[in-house]
Amino acid sequence: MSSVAKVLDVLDLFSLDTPVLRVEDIGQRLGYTRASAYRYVRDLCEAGLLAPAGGGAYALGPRVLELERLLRLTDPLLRASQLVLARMRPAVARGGGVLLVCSLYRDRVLCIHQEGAERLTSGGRSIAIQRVRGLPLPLFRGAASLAILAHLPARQARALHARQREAIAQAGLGAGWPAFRERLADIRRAGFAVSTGQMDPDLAAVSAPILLPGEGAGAAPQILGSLTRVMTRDEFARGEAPDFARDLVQGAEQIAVAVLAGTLPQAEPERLGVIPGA
Amino acid sequence: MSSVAKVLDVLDLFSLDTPVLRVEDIGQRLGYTRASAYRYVRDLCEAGLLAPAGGGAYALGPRVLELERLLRLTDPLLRASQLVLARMRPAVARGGGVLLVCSLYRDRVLCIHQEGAERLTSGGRSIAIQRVRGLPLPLFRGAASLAILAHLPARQARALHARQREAIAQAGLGAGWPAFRERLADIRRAGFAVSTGQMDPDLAAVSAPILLPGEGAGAAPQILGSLTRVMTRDEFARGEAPDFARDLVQGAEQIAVAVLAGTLPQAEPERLGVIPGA
DNA sequence: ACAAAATTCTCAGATAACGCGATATTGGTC
DNA sequence: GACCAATATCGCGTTATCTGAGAATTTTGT
Repeated sequence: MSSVAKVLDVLDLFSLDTPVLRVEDIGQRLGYTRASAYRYVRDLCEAGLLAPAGGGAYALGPRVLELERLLRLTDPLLRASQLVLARMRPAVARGGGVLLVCSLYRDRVLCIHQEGAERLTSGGRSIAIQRVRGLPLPLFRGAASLAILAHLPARQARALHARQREAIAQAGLGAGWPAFRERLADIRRAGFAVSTGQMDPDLAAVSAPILLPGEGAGAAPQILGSLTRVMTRDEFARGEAPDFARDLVQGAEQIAVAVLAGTLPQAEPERLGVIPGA
Repeated sequence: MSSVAKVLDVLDLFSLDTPVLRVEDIGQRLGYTRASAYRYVRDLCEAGLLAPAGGGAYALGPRVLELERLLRLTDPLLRASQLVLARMRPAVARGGGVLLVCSLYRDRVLCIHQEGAERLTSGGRSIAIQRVRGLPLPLFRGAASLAILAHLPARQARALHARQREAIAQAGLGAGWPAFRERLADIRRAGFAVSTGQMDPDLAAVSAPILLPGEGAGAAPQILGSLTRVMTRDEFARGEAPDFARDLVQGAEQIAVAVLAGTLPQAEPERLGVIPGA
C-alpha cells in the first residue's frame, strides 16, 4: 500500500460519530506507530485538510471549505445545471417541491446540489429530505439513484450485481442478474425513474438521467448524473407525475447540452470577477 | 519533500482560473514525469478528491462535498456558533446586515459561515459581500481579519511582520514592528475591530474576537476566530456601532463558552439522527 | 517553576517511489 | 467490427524516502 493511501486513509476515520480524533486513536485504529500517525496527521494539517482541535485531537480543516467553494463555482455539472435550475425553480417551488442534482460517487450516489427547501410538509408532518447535499446514498433506492443505476455501463452494472447481489434483491430490483438487467432496461425505456415511499413513506420522487450522447454510432450514452424532483406523496398522487417527468427529462437534456458546451475550450466567455486576495 | 506533499501539491493547482486540468499539464507544472503525474492523480481519484472530467482532464471530486457536509455538521467552532447565531439572527436581519464566523487559516482568514444575505443594498447599489464562505482573505484588511490578527500569539505576530512587512504597511497598520504592535494592542484594548470601506467603499464591519481563556494565570487567551457583522456604511454611520460591538463581543464570548463545553467529553447529549446508508 | 503531555527528531534498515519504455485500455472513425 | 490515436497502467532496476523505537524537544497544565 502506498504511503499516500495510508495518509488519505486517515481522512476516512473522520465521521459524524467521530469528528474529532486524537493522534493516538488514529494510529491505533489503522495500526500505525505513534511516530507515523503524527507524520500523517502533520502532512494532512500542512495540506489544510485537518486542523488541530486542542488536547492532541484533530478535526477536518479549513481547506475543505476552500475546496468546496471552488467545486461549487467550477464543477462542470454544477455550472451546466445552473441555468436549467433557475428556469425550473419557480414551477417547482410553487408545488412545494425540491430539485436535486446527483452524481455517481464510487458505488453510491451523491447529491451535489439541492434547490428549494430542505423539508417538505405533508399532512401536518414536516419531513426532512434524506438525500441531502454531500451524503452518499446507496445506488439501489430512491429515484435519483435508480436513474443513474439504470444507465451504468453494462460491465459496471454486471460487476455491481456480482458484488451486491444481496442489497439489490433486498431493494426489490430482482433476485438474479437477468431480472436486475430487465429492471434497469425498464427504467431506460421509460426515460426516467420513479420512486414512492422508498426514502420516506410520505415522499415520492421522479428523476431523469443526465446523459452525454455516446460518441460512436449506436454507442451507449454516458451517464453523468440525475436531475430529480422530490415531492410529497399527496402531490405525486395528484396525477401530474407525467408532467414532472417530461419537464425533468427535458431539463436533464438541456444540462447535458450545457456540459458539452462547457467542455469546449472556447466556451468560457464571461470571466469571473477578479477577487482580491484570492 | 515527502511523496504525500507532492501528491497534495496537485490539489493546489486547481483554482477558479484552472478548475479542470489535464494530467500532462499537472506533470509539467510541477515538474513530474508523465508516469508520476498519473500515479498522483490516480491516488487523488481513489480518495475521491479528484474526478475525471473527460478528455484526459480532471476536476475536484465529490469527496469534497462529503467532507464539507461533515465539517458543516461537526466543526467545533461552527457547532458552538449555531445557538448564538440563531439568537442574533433576527436583530441582524432587521438591520439588513450579515453575520460572519471566521477563523485563521495559515496566513489568511477564512469565513466558515455566513448568516443572512450575500449582498447588501446601499443607495440603490447592490453590493456583494467579498468575504464569502470558503475564500481565504489577507489578515490585514477588514474587521474580521483584524480581530483575529490582533490576538495572534506574540511570536506569530512577530514572524508575520518579518515576512509581510510590506503588506502590513500598505494596509495602514504601521511601517515598523513597534507601530504594528501598537496597532494590534489598540484593537485588543478596544475588545473589537472596526473597518469602514476596507473591503468595499460602501460597506463597514465590526468584529469581535472569539477567545479561549489562556489556561495559565496571566496567560494570553487563544484566538479561535472572529464574529463579524457586515453592514452598509450608512447603517454604520447611524451611530449604533457601539451597540453592535457590544452584542458581537457578548456573542463571541458565548461562542467561546460553547466551544469549551463541546470539548468536554460528556457534552454530546443529543445523538444525531441515524441516517440510512451513511 | 515544575511535571506531564504532545510533538518532533535521529538514524540505520526496510521499502516503496521514481523514471523509462513498453503495454494495455479507452474513445473516436471508417 | 476493425482500425488508430489518445489515455492510462505496468514492470523493473535504482535510489530516495518512509518506517519504527526511543530520545529530545516543545507545548501545556498545575
